[in-house]
Amino acid sequence: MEKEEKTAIPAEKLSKILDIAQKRFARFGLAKTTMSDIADDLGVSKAALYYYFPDKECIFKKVMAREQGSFCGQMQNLLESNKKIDALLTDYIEHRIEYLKALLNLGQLTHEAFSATKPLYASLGKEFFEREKSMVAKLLQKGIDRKELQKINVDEYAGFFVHVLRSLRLYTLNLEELWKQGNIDKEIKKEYLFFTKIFLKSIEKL
Amino acid sequence: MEKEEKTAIPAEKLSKILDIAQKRFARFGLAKTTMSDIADDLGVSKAALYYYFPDKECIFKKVMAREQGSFCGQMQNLLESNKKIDALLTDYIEHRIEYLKALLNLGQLTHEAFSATKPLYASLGKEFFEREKSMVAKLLQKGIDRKELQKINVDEYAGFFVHVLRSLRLYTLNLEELWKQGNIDKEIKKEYLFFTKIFLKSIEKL
DNA sequence: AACTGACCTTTTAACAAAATTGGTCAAAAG
DNA sequence: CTTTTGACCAATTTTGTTAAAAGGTCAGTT
Repeated sequence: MEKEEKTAIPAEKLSKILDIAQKRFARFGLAKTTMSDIADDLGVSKAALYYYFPDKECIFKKVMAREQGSFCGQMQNLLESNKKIDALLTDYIEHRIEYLKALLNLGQLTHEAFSATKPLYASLGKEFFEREKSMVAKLLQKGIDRKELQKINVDEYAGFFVHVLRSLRLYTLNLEELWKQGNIDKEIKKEYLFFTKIFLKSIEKL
Repeated sequence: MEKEEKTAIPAEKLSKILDIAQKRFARFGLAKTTMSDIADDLGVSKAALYYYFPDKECIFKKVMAREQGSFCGQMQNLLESNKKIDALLTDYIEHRIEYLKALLNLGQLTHEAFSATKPLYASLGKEFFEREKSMVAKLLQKGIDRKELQKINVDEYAGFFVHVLRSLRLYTLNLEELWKQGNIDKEIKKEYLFFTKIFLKSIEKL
């Protein structure tokens, strides 16, 4: 299933391709962006793309990964900051929403298109889930070390926390009405914050 | 949109029809159960069914309502019991899972079929959501009156509680793997209980 | 090594034909 | 007057077919 590029792609050329591909993906989504489209925008032939990438999905994943990398970088900064646990969690939510917005933009604008691409998102999400969980776990561990939180099983709690966020997100993303209103991210953020409040209260040191 | 039956249906005949219809729905789901199927099982003609019910969806809804009524009855008993708030909530989860199992049975066995029926479930769920929310609200209010819980906005908290359960449920119901293993309800129950634990801790009186 | 145009194969789109099924109705049965 | 029926209609779903489009490969050019 997994293919790998034959050659190490020059960084400059890579980012150029990803930039142009990302614009197409943002406008038309994965399905309605053809390799010819990207190639044309780049001013090269379709075959040239296949010289650098094994398939279309690989380009899409690379674009996603770039966005993901940016988010993880911000999380790394958070982990190195001196903020208190409640600030850490709300900042995390803030970054998470920004990341979500980037993915949504990158996905497509319509609700139907999102539903169609869902399987791919799911497969990408699976890998990412573990990463996010471990970041949240570190965050919680920090709270414990600082005596701000009770001694809990950080892996279990982090896993559940991320799981609930995902469930809330996917449910809301399936509500067609909110897509049309165009404020899905606002709604999701509100739910995220409410849950975070509850979650935090339940594990705070008394 | 809403049609109403012309005549008051004799209770005995009604339950007979619902019983037979329910068996079909349980085996094949709403879409793949035809009116002729039900009529044949009943030993009458299709037109006879339409003498009692305006349309197929109405039969399905009646079957659902019967199940829902049973659940709401149990909740009523809970509200009149003397158990402590944590027992109330876990009992609620217990009944909720049983109700879910009934609906699943009533729905169909395959994952794909569930996705197809989703719109109808969604519309039914919308009405039910408010009812469930108000029941949970009463439950929480009981906890407050007994000084077991902090003074919170019961409507807000009940709404969010039910919303999270629904999100968790729908996410898990979309995991094809779990359907095949056949222990979806176990998995959902586990998540329900974990969330309930957190939720309760966050609003317990110290 | 970087790239192209022609080529192959698989997916998707579009459309029509056929079959199924939800729903109606006048008339019959009791 | 209540209940049931078989024939009938309209709308939806299913199926099959065909043409276009798009993903992906490759021998060969620059």
